[in-house]
Amino acid sequence: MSKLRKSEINSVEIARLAGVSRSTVSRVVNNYANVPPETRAKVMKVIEEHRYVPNLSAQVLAGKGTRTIGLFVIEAGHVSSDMLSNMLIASVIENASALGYYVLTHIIRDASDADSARSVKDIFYQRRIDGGIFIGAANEEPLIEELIAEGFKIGLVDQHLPGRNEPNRVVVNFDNERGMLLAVGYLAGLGHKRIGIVNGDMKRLSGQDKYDGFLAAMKEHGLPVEPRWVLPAGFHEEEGYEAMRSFLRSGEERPTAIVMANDSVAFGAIRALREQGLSVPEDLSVVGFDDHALSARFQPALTTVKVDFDGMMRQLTESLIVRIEGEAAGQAPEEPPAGSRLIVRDSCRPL
Amino acid sequence: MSKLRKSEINSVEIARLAGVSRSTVSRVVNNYANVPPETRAKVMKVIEEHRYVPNLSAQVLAGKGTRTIGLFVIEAGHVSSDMLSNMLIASVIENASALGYYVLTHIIRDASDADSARSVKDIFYQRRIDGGIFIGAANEEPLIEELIAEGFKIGLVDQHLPGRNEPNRVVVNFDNERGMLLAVGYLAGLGHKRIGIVNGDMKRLSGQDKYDGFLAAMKEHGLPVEPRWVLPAGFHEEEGYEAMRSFLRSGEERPTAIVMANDSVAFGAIRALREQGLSVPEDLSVVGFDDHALSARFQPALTTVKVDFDGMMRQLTESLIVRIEGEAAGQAPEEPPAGSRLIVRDSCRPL
DNA sequence: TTTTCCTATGAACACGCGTTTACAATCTCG
DNA sequence: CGAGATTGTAAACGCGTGTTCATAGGAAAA
Repeated sequence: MSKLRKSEINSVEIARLAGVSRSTVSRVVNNYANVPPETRAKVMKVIEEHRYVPNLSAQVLAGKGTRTIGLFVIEAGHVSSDMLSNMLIASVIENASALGYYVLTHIIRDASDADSARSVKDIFYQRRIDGGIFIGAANEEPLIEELIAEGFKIGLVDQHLPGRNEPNRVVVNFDNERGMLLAVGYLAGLGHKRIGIVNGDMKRLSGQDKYDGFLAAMKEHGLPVEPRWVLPAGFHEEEGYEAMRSFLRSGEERPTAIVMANDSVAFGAIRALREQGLSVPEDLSVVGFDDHALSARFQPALTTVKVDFDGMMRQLTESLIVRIEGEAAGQAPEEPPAGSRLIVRDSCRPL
Repeated sequence: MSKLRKSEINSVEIARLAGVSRSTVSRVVNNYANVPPETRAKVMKVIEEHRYVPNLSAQVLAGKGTRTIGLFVIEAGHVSSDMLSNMLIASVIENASALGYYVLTHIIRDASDADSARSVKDIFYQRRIDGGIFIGAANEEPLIEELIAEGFKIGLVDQHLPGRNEPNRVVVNFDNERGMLLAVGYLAGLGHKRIGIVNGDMKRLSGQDKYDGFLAAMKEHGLPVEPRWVLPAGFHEEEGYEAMRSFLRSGEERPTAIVMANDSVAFGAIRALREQGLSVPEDLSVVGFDDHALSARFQPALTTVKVDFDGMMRQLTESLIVRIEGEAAGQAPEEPPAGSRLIVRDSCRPL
């Protein structure tokens, strides 16, 4: 049935054609030292001629790794509309590819759902992937903790660093504090003193970090933090809209500038402002976060903190693969990616 | 080294614990008929208890498929910034997952590059994937033709249907003609008679199809096609910008409305218009194509033809998997996805 | 020359599962 | 009650590769 594929050349065949044993072919393929140059050349010639590639399944069965990492994208609702995670996916795939690894991507709606958890574990056990990267996972997600405990190498973003030394966990985070410092510093430089923040999801590390960064930055610039200008929201556009809307309805005095948990939230918040007849930056200066693909074309073009997502995912992917290959587990102190810089556009005005 | 993984339970162990032979375990796992209910129950109990999952590599080696499809994204330049292909990727992954298949994604810069071609072939031969889907491939790409000739099942988008009957090739296209009919029909309904088009890449089927659809639609509405209003461009924003810019510089008389090869091109063209002090829709009505993620938030919000990309990729993925599983190869006449509909926003005005 | 040691290579086994074949137990019908 | 048909189970083989182990041969050392 499926046997009508091409001649299916294997190492036995190569050995026969080269007039050596299969062991020797294996030694050549895997670059062993103790095979004399002429023998190696002879075997290589046959291999090239017949375009022989070892069967991965057989290699895995014989104890080699799969050279495959799983990429698990947890998307609550939002049917793959999230542009950011799409960017992260592409980044992981490209960086892994550069290191000779392939990526098996899996999209999950809810990591705590039993079926989803089962399907993730099946990928680890059934397909024997060498490691996994999770995007959008909650902190201390039980599924992930289990996997780590069971000996799998896991890469995580937006997570607290574990206190204990865990060779199976690789964590990389954005430098959110520094980003916030850039945003607040810029506004302060424009003369703003009354600065608010629309917060992200505080259950996520990035939400917490940004808020902490905001507080630190305000302190550094000697500005007071007004609790009424700290608006709880989340990371989605609708949450930004709702947060701003209810703030405006409260009749509370407005700040002159506001920093946002991310650009999506900024879009929502600006929409709410517009509905109340307010305009950006005339009535309120706004700084976003992430440099979303839309931000440059948004009206007004959004001034925002550009985060080096690609660099971060590269570091995560590379660190994970280093761990997988077991070279010097735990060295290289995981230097934080520098990355963040401010992109000035049209959503702020000097005071 | 890597042997410090969990107990590594296999079918031998299950057989021992259940007090049956390994063959019986296999028969239970694969749902064979000739195993009595009590034996099945007994074995299943042990399987559940020990969370046994068959090792895929061993299954593959024993002749089963990998239940994996390769997804090859060809991105000329544009470092994964293409939101459309990101959407398509997610769609393939989700639909394949629903059918029990996993997706190995690979990003290529240039399919005709020897190294890239080699890496693609390696994925097919080394990893024994059951089939592949190519996004962004040129028509009659040699690499793809080779793969099909070598017996692999390939799914394609935006390609001419082959005249001959090819069981290994699955092609799904958008109904671009119908989309153009919607766009032109809408403009005609608004009273426009002087309608132009900014063309896409005519080397791609979708470029050709859209132009053909435009011609047919104009004819259907009894409107003349002015060659000077047929602007050659491509599918990228910059090409739209350049096309519109050079048209405006030519001093040629303007149409009152123009349809675009896609939304990205529309963004570019509108930017060129704005630079010349022209505004949309006051000076020119514009209809886009694709309903790009940006279009709703663009200024002006873009009236566009929304294509059912997700439905299309679902059909492609499902058809490919049906082919892989060999059920009735070549039946089901590949009905074109209905999909296309017009999203009316603010970029057109009645004449 | 003899002994020792290394090098090159092939034979054999392990990996985990599907499948085929063979055999035993039960059942069916004459 | 016995011969054939059916069913449940076990043993054995093959899939393609990595790896260990044994050995033949030759070179270096004595």
